[in-house]
Amino acid sequence: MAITIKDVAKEANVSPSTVSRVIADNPRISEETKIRVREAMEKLGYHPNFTARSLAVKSTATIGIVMPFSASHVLQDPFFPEVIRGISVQAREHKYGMYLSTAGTEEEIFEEVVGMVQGRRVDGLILLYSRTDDRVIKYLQKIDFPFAVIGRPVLGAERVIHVDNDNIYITKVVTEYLIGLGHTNIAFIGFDGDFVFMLDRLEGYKQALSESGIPFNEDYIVHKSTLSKGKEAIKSFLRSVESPTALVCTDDFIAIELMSHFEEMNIRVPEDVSIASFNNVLLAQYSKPALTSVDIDIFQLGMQGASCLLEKIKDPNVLPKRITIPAKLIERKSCAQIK
Amino acid sequence: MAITIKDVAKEANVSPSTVSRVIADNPRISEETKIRVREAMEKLGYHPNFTARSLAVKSTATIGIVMPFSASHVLQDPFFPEVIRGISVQAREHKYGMYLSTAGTEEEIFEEVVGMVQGRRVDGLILLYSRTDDRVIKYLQKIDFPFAVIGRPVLGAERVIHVDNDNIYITKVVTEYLIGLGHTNIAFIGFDGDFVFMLDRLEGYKQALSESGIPFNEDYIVHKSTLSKGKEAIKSFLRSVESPTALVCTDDFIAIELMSHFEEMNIRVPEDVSIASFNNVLLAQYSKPALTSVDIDIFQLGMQGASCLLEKIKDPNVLPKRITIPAKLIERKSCAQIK
DNA sequence: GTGAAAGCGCTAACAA
DNA sequence: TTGTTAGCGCTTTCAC
Repeated sequence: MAITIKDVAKEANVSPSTVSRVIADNPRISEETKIRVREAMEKLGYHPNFTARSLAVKSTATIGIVMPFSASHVLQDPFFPEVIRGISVQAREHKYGMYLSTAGTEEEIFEEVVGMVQGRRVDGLILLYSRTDDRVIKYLQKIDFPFAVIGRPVLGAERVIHVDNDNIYITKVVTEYLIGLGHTNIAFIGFDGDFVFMLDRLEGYKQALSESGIPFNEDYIVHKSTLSKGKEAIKSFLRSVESPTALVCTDDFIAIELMSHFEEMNIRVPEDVSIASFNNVLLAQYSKPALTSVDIDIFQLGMQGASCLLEKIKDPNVLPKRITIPAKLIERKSCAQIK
Repeated sequence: MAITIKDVAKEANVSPSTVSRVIADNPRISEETKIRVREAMEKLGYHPNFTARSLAVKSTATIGIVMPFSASHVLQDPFFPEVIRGISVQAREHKYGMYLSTAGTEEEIFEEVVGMVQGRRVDGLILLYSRTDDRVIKYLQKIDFPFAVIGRPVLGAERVIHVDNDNIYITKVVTEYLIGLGHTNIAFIGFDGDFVFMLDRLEGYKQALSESGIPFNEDYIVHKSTLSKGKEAIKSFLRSVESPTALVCTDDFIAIELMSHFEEMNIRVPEDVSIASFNNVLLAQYSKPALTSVDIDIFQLGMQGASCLLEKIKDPNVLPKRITIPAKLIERKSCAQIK
C-alpha cells in the first residue's frame, strides 16, 4: 500500500491534519514542524493522493477538452494539436490537468459531457467546436457549469464565454482583397456540416460581395465533399454558368488539394484562378504557388479559451465575455490581378 | 449539493449499499428492488460521483497520455491527432478516459509523470515517444506501473510493452528501392534529437547501403535544422563532395519543405533528385510531384498501444510484448531511375 | 436479498 | 500553533 498522510504524520510525530496543512503551506504552521514534516515526506517518498483530495475539496483541478472527432477528419490540419498546446500552457500555469473527450456523434459527445460533468471528473469544460443549435451548450448553461467555447455559439452567445476570430470580418477582408484584384466571379468552398465558423465565413463573403454590388450566386457556394467526388466534379464546377476566377477556401488543406487537381487539369494558379484560404498552416508557404492564407492564431484561441475558463472556475461570478483573436491575411503567391 | 447515493437510497427505501449494488448490477439483488432503485435514480437525476468511486476502488478508469511537446513542434504533422484517435477508440471501448500530459523538457515530463502516477490520477500510461536513455521509462519500470510505449525503448525493450513499426526494416526497403533505381549517392535527412525511430531509420539506411556494397558517407547524414538554415545550406549540401541524387527523408513535411526550396533552385524532383519519405500524410499525394512515402499506420500504433496497456491494467501478470505495425512504402512520383 | 458499518486518503471546522 | 473529529460519496466486508 502506498504512503499516506498518516504514515507521514506518524513519522514526523504530528497529526494528519498538520501534514495536510504543510502540504497546503498553511502559514499558521511553524517553520520547524514544516521542515520536520517535509523531511518525513521526503524520507517516505510521499505523494498526495489526488483522488482523495478531489473528493474532500470537491474540485478536480482538471479541465475537460471536448473534441469532436467527426470534425477532426475535416480538421486534419494542425488545428487540434495547436489549440491544445495553447490550452496546455494555461492549464500548466494554473496547475490544472487536461482530460480529453473524443467522441464522434453528437449523441456520444453529449453523453461524454454529461458523464464528465455529473461524475465530477472535471471542474470546467472547453469546447473545441461550435455548431448551430448545440445541445451540449444548452445543457451546460442550464446546470450552470463553467465552460468556454472556441468559436461562436450561435444562440445566446451573450451568455457564454467564448473566444473566436471575427470570421465575418476577416472573410470580408479576404473577399474584398480578391475583389480589389478585379475578381467578380468568386466562389466559396466550405466544409459540410453546420459549424458556425463556416457560416460566419460565408456571411463575410456575402457581405463583401453585397457591398461591392456583386450579385450573390448560390452556385458559387460549394462544399468540400462535392469537390472530393473527383476531378469530374471540379471540372463541371469550373465550367458551370460562369466559371469562377477566384476561390475563397475555408481551409488550407482543401486549397492545397484543389491546387493539386488544378495542376493536372492544366489550370494555373494564380493566372487562371486565384485562391485565398484559411488557417495558414506551416505548409501553406511551401505549396506551389505559396498560398495566400488567413492566420487565425490557433494557439491564442486555445490559450485564451483556457484562460477564460480558469477565470470562471476560480470565480463563478465572472461575467460572460467574448474574446476576439485577431486574424491576419498573409499575402503570398496564390492570388493575382485578373487579366 | 448534488444527488448522492444516499438520496437515492432514501427515495427507494433501501440502504445505500443496495443502491451501490444496483449500480454494479450485482446479481444478488432482486429484480424488483433493482427496478425500484433505478426509478429513483432516474427520478432524482442521479449520476455516480467518479472521484468517490475511484477512491473507494483504487482505480481511476483513465489512462494517461504523455506527449512531449518539444517533439511535437517537430511532429507537426497529423501524427499526434491520429495516434490519439487510435487510443481513444480503445479507451472508449473499455470505458476508460484519457488524461493528457503535455510537457516540454525532459524534466517537466518526468515531473508530470510522477505526479500522475503517485497522485493516482491514472491507471496506466502510454508514452508517445521514445528517446534513448529515458528516465521516465526507468522510473515506471522500477515501480512496476503499467505503461506502454509507442516506439522502441532502447534499453531493456524486452521488458516493456511497446508497439512500433519495424523502422530498420522499412527504411532498408526504402533505401533499397532507391538503390534499385540506380542511386548510390543517397542522403539521409533526419530530425535533431535522440528519438529512437530516427536512429532505427538511420540504421536501416546504413544496412541497405552496406548490403549493396555502397560505402557509408557521414556527410550524407543531415539534420533538418541544418537545412532549415536556408537555401544556402541546402545548396552547399547539394554541392558537397558528390552531390546526392536521392534523399531518404524521415518526415513528409521535411520532404515537402525541401521540395519547395528545390523548385526555387531549379532542381527538379525526381529528375535531378529522388525523394522518399515517411508518414504518408494526407498531403503527400497532393504535393508536386506526389510524394513517395512510407505509410506507418499511425492510427494502429495508437490503437494497439492502448489495447496492450489496457490488457496490462486489467491483468498485471500479462507478459511484456512488442507489437509491430506493418509499414508500407507507397510509391508515387517523387522517385525516378537515375539517368 | 439486504442493511450496518468501516474505510479509501484527504480536508476543514472546531477545540485546545 | 496543533490535534480531534467529522465528513467528501462510494464500495465492501460481515451480519442478519
